[in-house]
Amino acid sequence: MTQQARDALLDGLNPAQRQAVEHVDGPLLIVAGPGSGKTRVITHRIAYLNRHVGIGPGRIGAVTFTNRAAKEMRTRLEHLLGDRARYVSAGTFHSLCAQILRRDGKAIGLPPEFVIMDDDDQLGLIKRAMVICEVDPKKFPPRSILSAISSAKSQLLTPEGLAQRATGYYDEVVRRIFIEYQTLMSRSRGVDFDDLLSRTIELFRESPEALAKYQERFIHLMVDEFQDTNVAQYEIAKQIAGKYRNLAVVGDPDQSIYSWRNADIRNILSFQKDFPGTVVVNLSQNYRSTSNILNASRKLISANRHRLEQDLFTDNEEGAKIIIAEAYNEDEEAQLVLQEVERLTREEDFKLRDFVVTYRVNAQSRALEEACLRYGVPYKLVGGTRFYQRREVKDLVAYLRLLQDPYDEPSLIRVINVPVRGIGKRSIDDLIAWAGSLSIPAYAALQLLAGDGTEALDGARDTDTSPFSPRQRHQLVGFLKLINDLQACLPDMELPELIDEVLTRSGYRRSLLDSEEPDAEDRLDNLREFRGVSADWVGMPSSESLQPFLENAALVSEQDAIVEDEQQYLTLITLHQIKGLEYPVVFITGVEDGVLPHTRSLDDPDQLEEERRIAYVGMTRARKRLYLLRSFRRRLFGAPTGNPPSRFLRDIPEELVEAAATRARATGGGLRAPGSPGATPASIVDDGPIVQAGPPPFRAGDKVSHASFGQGIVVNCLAKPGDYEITVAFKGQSGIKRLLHSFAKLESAQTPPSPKVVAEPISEPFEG
DNA sequence: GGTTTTCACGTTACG
DNA sequence: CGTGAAAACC
Repeated sequence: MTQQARDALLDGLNPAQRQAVEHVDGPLLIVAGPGSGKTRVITHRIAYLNRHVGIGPGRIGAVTFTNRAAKEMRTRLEHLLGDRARYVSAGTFHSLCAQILRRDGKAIGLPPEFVIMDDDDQLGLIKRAMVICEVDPKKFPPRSILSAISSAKSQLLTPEGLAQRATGYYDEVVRRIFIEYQTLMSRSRGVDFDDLLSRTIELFRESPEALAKYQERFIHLMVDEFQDTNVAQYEIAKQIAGKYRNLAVVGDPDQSIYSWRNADIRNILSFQKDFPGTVVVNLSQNYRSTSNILNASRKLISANRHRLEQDLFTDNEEGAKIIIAEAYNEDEEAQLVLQEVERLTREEDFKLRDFVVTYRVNAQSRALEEACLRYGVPYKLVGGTRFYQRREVKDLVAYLRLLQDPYDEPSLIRVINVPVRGIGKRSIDDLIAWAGSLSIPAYAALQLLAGDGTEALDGARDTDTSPFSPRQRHQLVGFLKLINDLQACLPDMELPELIDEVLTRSGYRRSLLDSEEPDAEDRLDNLREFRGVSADWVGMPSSESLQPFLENAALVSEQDAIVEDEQQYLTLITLHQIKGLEYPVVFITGVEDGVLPHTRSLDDPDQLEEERRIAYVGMTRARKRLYLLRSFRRRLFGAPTGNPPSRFLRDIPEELVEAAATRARATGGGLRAPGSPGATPASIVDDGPIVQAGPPPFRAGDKVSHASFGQGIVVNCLAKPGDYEITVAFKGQSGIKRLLHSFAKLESAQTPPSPKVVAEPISEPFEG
């Protein structure tokens, strides 16, 4: 690498960033504040390692929090390394471990065809384990048992280890279920996400050869979002870096928001002890936010008692003040957001994709979605029920998993009666019990049943031990035949074809088509989409593609697929998921005691500190503008509640805040600056004058078109203070929508009856 | 065994 | 309020 090339790589970096890039020998801890260019530092460091130090890209490992971050990293690396970027191993701990175990798991008795179990599978096994242990699920909710087990596992505790720490009856219950759960899990050759980690550690412990292999494989290892790693993950990093000690971790303790998922912030503290001679680099300059936003965020987070002070600063301009506003209820809160979005897109140079609306709990998205629909604003809801989590998708995946590995018991149980085929709870329980008594998997028991069954059905002879009536047996054998027949298709079909075959032969598609349920149509759409995803694996028989396809489905969440596209839409996302992203304009809604901080955290100081970090993460996403909204009343679980303003608001210095309340009074309730035009919220009862916005722009029967909803016919045009609410019946999927005239860009689809009005429908609603 | 009704419950979510 | 799972019913 020439000196010039090296300079180019370091060009534009501040001294601390430079130091982090250039320190390539030995352990490194980077404490990176928000917006400090941490991603840039990581990618440049990798490029530097490769091009300047000469480490092959295949021997550099980068562990990220999400697959999305890994993908992003690879994209950035391509600019620096070109083709070589492909060889950098970037992924999550889980994907890394899955690969290691597929390859070398045999050394600890793990068959390469193990199945990765997700939360639902886990819960199912927990419930069954509880039945076996005779534990009442009413007294011990399966979910909390599961989280206790998962917590133990991610701290690398075995049931025995748990017993030693046991403090009471509850731990004993957990211990017993834990043991049973692991038995059930291994019987179906399953591995949960915690096992992926702990079994990798086990492999490294049992097989020095395997450990040595991966120590050589990853001469350099980097871990991003280190504050959100758990004990097991850190252990893996320590093992792999055990030989060369080239471990670089990057994190920000103030952004640790996953302790409830067993992330252990102590990892950061123990790092320097575990790796003596660690070089610590602080990235303190913020390149993202205005100084107002950064200073407000710093003030907020400095109220936390347990933390290390970071001297964050920025050279960015002061920028607009932070706007804090109160709405009457959550609908109005959403309306304020949308009005402000509308105003900023109109008056300033913001595009829809520059905005994000973020909130503490998913339930808050509803009001926002409705407001978006009303305003005709396209939006993207991030999260919610994830694609692979949808029932129909999981059903189909279960079928496919069953074809790949018929001993996958959770999958078998999931679909044995889906669609209903006369195998009820009783039969399933009997089957499991019978298989258990023979110490064989349920699928093997079915085969046994089929083998003996034909005679028994014909000759009414019943010499075997199975507990089934002829009818039950018939149904069960029928299901077995379905699976076996489908399995026979594997070598001859490509994946999409196979999926069609599964849906048809199983009767799944038929049952959805015949279904009366209103969402049956959506389900079919989802299945179609799923088949679409499988089209990436064409060109080989599904006997080969099924395994990698399912692995991908288990390890990759749909969150990875988002953003990227050029589409203009408003993003709705939770505060947890927004970590790592940035937007020019950020709205945080529900800044109330009880929501942010959440009710469940109010009485625990540690949890309250985490809530504060959540708020901090949200605020520091903003580059130019930050809005903190709350509402006076909020419907939670149907019951209306009134939450006081968030205690966090008191930590934000007044001089950084726009006096929104005063302004709101002066202008009749909106967020706009005094004197600037904008629509008055219809539902705010205030003493501002009611202004009507000119003559009705449309009449019932007018044909109109809308950028996202297409063509439609106006059904009604209702006067609102300062605006018109237009009800339109759109063609196709969109259906009936109520849109506000001032914002929805409705265009007349035919020669307008009064061109004056229609030609300029949006810009100045007050000029009537 | 399948369908309907009632009931309880409700934070955040990476892989 | 909305959902999913257990209980009650057919």
